[in-house]
Amino acid sequence: MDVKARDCVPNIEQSSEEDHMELRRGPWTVEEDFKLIDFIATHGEGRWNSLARCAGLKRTGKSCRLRWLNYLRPDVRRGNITLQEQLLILQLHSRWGNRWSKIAQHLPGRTDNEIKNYWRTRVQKHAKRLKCDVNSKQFKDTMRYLWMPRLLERIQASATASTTNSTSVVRTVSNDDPLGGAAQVTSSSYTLENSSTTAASSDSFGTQVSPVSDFTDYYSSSSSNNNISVKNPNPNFLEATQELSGYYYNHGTDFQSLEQNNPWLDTMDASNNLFNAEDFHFLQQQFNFNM
DNA sequence: AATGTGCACAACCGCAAACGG
DNA sequence: TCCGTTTGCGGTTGTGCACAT
Repeated sequence: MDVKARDCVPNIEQSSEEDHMELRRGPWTVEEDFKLIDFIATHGEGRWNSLARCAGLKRTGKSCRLRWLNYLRPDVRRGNITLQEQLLILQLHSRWGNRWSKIAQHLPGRTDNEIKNYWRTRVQKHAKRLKCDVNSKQFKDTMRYLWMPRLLERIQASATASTTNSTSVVRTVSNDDPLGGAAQVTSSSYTLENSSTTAASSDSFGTQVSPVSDFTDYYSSSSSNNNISVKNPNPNFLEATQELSGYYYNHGTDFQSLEQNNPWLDTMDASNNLFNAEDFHFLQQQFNFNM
């Protein structure tokens, strides 16, 4: 903690006086943001309760801390969660569950709040629509065996696209959605379940459509072979992906039985079943990922 | 144009752990 | 060791926007 912030502890009179002060709640104003930024710039962060008082903010320390960490902090990144990050979130969540802060530590610039929101709004939404529990084995398996490979595939595809046509290719991939491609799988599922023929196209599983360039910064495909090659990769992503590949390798039979026994897939027309031999081939390719 | 609905995200709340006198 | 305060975390709620009806 910054020494100056520590020194800025109000006396008792001030404290009791301000206990009666009306505290502001709700959205922060620009003025409040500036006050907080200015104060932290000169005094540093920490001791949030006294910081709030000293900065003249009619906010709780908690509120100030949250505002700083989730929004004002200079290194915070918001919006446009990349495919790479999406895959990492799915992977880390399958490992740690709702340990948002722990997951966030592996995504530089991302806050636990944002990841939590992402999970609730995107991933849980799919579970809800599939009428299953996000914590169920079925859902977890589907994430692991269907969506995550799909993400990998899309990352690979985008990497290829970025190099084969680096100047003009602009794919309208729903970059915010974990399952833009995989969404075809899930939407196919409930399209049939709900007897709706339009769900796949009319349902906006990711509301924002981002150009592929949002994540191509992270990748460049290898020219020498078909393996994915990553330039300046996020080491966490690399580790997660390799672990994923290893998982498939070690669970080959489970993988096949899942495909045979998954009731969601049973409801799908074979032509719509994107989880097919092609995917299996794709996963086999992943075994050689960056090895 | 008005209203309803769903979504994404910011912010709050309660609790527990960590800290410090 | 105790106890008050601070910090951190995960769950939940509130709000504004976009789109559909």
